[in-house]
Amino acid sequence: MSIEIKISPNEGLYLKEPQDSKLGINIIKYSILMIDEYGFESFTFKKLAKEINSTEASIYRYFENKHLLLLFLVNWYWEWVSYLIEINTRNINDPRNKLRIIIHSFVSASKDNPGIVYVNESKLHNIVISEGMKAYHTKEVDKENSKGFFKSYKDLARSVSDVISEINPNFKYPFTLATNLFEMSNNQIFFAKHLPRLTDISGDTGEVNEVEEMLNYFVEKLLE
Amino acid sequence: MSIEIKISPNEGLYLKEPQDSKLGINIIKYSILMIDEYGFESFTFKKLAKEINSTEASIYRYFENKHLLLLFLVNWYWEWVSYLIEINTRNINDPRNKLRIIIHSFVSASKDNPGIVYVNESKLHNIVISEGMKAYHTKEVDKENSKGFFKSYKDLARSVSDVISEINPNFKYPFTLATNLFEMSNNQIFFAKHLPRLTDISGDTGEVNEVEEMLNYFVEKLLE
DNA sequence: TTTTAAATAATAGTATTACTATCACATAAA
DNA sequence: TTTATGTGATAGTAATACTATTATTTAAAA
Repeated sequence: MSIEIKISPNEGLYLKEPQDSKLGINIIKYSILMIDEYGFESFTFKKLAKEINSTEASIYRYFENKHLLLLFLVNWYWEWVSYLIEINTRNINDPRNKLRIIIHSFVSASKDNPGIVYVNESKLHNIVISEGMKAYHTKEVDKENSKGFFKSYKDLARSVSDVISEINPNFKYPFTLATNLFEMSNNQIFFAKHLPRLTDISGDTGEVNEVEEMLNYFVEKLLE
Repeated sequence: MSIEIKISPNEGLYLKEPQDSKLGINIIKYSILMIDEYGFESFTFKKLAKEINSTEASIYRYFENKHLLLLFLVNWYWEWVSYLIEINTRNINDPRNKLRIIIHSFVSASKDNPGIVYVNESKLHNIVISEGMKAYHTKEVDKENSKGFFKSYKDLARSVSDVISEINPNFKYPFTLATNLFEMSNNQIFFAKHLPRLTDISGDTGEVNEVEEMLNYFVEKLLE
């Protein structure tokens, strides 16, 4: 017996649910591998089609364009992190403890989790670090936001901000701190890998542990 | 009499110094206006050429491609912020005071500064907020970093981190805090404008002042 | 088991993007 | 006044980002 989890981002992101067919699952699986390997700009539906022995036109039946595919993947990641946070903090009452677990959940998410067969969570995390912000830094952000394409991230931010407010109800910036934990974590991991002069994270001991420690330190200082 | 400032990003970013000719200056001026208005992805050299009554081929004599043009603009911005910080903190000795001025300098940079005629600093700031991270979130970041294309940002981060270390020599993350001040500022301004559920910045009183206050609050808490 | 519907593959085609190359002309420095 | 140098005009190419059409396979319904 195995328990199946299905993570379902907003329906408007795709033309046809990719997680329900062989081809759709291949699109998800190999787009993650290819975006991670070659980067988002040089990733194309044509190359993906070739990789999975399909055609461009077939992929276009699932996703309108590669931007929406990226947004789908990033949403999938946010949903997955939300799921991890939920199960990891279940039955934990102390909010400080909760926030520590939250931080561990998203920083180490890719390291110590089984997950879903067709999603390489570790590579998806790399994509979120390297390309994630491109999912919302576009001229269409307002239109897409009104369609609910960022709901997953907003829900996640809200649940983290609730914990922050529980720790210190007088703290004026719970949402900012919540989103900044995510953005800062991704940024500093990226810097440690590519622009080390911009960070104190060395990457030697495994940047992930260092980042986790750092985020906990920041949180402690800010909420004391 | 007027004093002329010339801001000069790394030479490798362009094929021919754009600030030395009419056409080059037009490229800078109108690329800022057009990227701000239409966004980076739908900005092309062809459209720019049309706008300034020149040709694609002529623009390519200045910049290899639009990515390097963006990197040039972002570098220009960093150099400009560095310059502002330098003149604004001159003769200030107290490092806490210095850091406040630094924060004011880059958050309000575009608001209260004369600057250089062919650069609309306010719109350039918008570009840095909306598109800036695309300048380094690419697969070529390591190669470009080795050519010194990010030196301006690194120097800026170093000078801010020095002030942070002066305030509290025991603080373990001066570089991380320095870069996070920039990234967080840009991010939260972007969120306030487009994804308000992700931030506590309202944008009502002018998000810039709110952000400045918030950054000062964070710094105070973290360095006390 | 056959009919029918749905999904995919194969192929072709278009507009735009991201360039490169060549040549002619204007302008300005030697 | 020669000679660079910069710019414009024009053309062309390969790749990208799609759309459309038809044929074929696969799966569900009768």
